[in-house]
Amino acid sequence: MKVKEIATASGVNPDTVRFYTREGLLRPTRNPDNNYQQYDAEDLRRLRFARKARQLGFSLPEIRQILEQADDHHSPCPMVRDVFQQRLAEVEREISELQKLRARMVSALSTWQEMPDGTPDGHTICRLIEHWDDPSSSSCCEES
Amino acid sequence: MKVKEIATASGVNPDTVRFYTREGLLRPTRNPDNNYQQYDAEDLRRLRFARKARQLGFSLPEIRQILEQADDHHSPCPMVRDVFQQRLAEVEREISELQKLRARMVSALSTWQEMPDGTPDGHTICRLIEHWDDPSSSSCCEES
DNA sequence: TTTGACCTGTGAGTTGGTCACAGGTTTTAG
DNA sequence: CTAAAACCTGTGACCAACTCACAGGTCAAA
Repeated sequence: MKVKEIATASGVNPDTVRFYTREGLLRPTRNPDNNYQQYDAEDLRRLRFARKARQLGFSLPEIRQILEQADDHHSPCPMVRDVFQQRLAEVEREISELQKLRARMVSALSTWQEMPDGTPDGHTICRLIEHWDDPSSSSCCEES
Repeated sequence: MKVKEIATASGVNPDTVRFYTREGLLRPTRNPDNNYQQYDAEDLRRLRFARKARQLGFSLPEIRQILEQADDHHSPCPMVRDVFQQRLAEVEREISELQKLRARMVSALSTWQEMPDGTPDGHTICRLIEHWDDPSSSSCCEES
């Protein structure tokens, strides 16, 4: 398979295939006639795997590590489970952050209904944002 | 105020102050004696404003635009309300995407409980991820 | 006076691709 | 048979919003 073919087969941009190849996630051979990259079914599996793993939030270095473990005939799955658990925790943290943000935005919007627009007067730029209550600047969640 | 002072006063990295200055969000004067940047109370307001706006998801170009409108003695607030509404919609979309992802991850984890780890055998790299059900690759949400 | 903290501008690194460019190859159509 | 279109190659720039490193200049306290 040539670049465009494997790209189409996995639904990615050909440049992404080249990028992953540069990054060592795919290891095509070369056609000695024309120096073209030659991908096989194994590369296609690796590429599809990589794309799925990306959707799950794995980073490229993590994916490379998994693929290398698979190359060494170690089972990468326990590691996958570990990183996956961590990702799940992260996703849940992101959700809760966004929900907090959303709540603040909604409450700000309703507060703003009662506020005049106010042309900047040298002391304020825009009351709407200056009166935004910023929880992260108050003394709550310091980490050591 | 010098760079470190305004940075400390607003709780940001001095390099961020320099960066915002390069980007035109802050307009300090120069001390002719030593060529140091001199920030005033207005710059501090702008910087605090910019940081709050960043937390709300405004981009630097958007923030610059707001600040420029304020400079021109137009009230930037109606614009802020507009962009803010858009951001709120985006945040809500992000939340729902992440919640979908979370649901899939949780269900994957429970499915994986019943799956063997399986050393890679040339046909699969890691069943855990290869058997991940990818909704975006199935024929559902094509856009024209 | 020397040391350390600060200042300056410039440039590179981060992440995960995407795009542009110049030149070589292969396929397709006329 | 030939010309054009489509593809290949490597290299390098670009996106956001910083952050860090570096070399050299300035300034305050001991």
